[in-house]
Amino acid sequence: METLNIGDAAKASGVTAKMIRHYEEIGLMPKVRRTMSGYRMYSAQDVHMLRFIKHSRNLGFSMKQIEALVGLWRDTRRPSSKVKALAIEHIAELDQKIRELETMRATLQRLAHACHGDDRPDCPILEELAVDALTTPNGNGAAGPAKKRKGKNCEHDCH
Amino acid sequence: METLNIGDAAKASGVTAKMIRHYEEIGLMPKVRRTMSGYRMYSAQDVHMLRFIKHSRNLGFSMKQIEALVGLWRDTRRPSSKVKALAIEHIAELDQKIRELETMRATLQRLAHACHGDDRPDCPILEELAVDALTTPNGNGAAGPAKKRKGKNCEHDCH
DNA sequence: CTTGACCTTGCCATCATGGTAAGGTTCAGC
DNA sequence: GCTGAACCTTACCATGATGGCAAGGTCAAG
Repeated sequence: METLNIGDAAKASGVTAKMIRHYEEIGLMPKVRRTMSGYRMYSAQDVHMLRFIKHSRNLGFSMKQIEALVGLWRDTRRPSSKVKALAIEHIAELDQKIRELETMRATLQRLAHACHGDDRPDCPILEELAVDALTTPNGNGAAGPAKKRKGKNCEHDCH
Repeated sequence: METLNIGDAAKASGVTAKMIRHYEEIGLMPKVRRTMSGYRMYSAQDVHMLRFIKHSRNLGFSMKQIEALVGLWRDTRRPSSKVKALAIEHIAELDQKIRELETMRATLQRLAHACHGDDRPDCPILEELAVDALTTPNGNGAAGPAKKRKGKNCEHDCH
C-alpha cells in the first residue's frame, strides 16, 4: 500500500505535522507504523481520518467531541441519533457563545456610539468601565453580608 | 486610609484573589503595599481599578487591550478618539468571531436537519465530515503541485 | 493555645497550537 | 562517494486567562 510520510500526510489532509503527532500522542489517532528509521507512515485511510478530524475542527468541535465523532464514524452500526445528538449539543454551545459575543458587541456599539471620539478627554466608554457596580455577571457588587475576621487593616506597611 | 486584604478586594471587585495576584505579576496592576507580614493592602482606588479591569474583561477585551484602556483611563488628558478606536477595533474582532461561529452553526444546522437521528447508521453529518475535499478553509485539498524529494515510501516497517 | 479562616509563594493543568533546538535520515546533484 | 538541502525524530517551552493544590506563615476569636 502506498504510504506517505508525515509532511505529505499533512499536505494531503490540511493538518500540520505538529498536530498530527499531537493527535497521536493524545490517542485521537492510532499509532501509525514506522519505517526502519522511525519515520511515521500514513496510509490513505489515515489521511482520510485526518481530514475527518480537520473538518470537525473547522466546525468548532472540541477534541473530546471529535473523539466521540471518530468513534461513531468508525462504528458502522452506530445509530445516527448519536451523531445528531452531538451536533445538536454543539449547536447549542455555538448559540451560547454567539449570544455572549453579541451582548458584548451591543454594549460596545452603544458606548462607541456615545463617544465623541475627538481630542477631548471625556469618554462614556471609560466612564462605563469605571462605574462602581458590577454589570455583566449577576449584578452583585460590593454590598455583601459581613464575613468573619473583619480585619483591622494593619497600617504599618513596610516600604 | 481604609485598606482591604486581597480576599476583601476580590469580593469588592468581583476579581478572584488569584487573578488579582496575576494582574500584579504581569504588570497590569501596580504592586500594592504590604503589611509587615507581607499581606497585600488594597485601597479603594485599587479596588476601583480592579472593577475597571473586570468590566473590560466582561466586554471581551484582551489583557493587552485592557492595558491600553487602563493607561488611557489614568491619563486624564487622553483624547477620547483613542478610546473609541480601541472599542471599534474590538467590535471588529467580535464581528469576525461571531461570523465564524455563525458559519459553523449554519453548516451544523443544515447537517443536523438532514440527519434522520434514528437507529439507522446512515448519517449525512458523518458523510460530510468524511468528505475528501477540504471545505472551510480556502478549498485547497490534496491536489497540489509536486514538491521536491518525492519519497520512495520505504515499505520495510519494523513491528 | 488551639482552631480555622485567611494570607503567602510556587508549581502544574487546561486547550489547541506554534516555535525552537538538537540530532538523525533521505535524496538529488555534483 | 560526498555534500547540502529538505525532511524526519523527540523534547521542551510559550501562548491567554484561569483554576487548583500544596506547604507554610498570620491573624482573630474562643
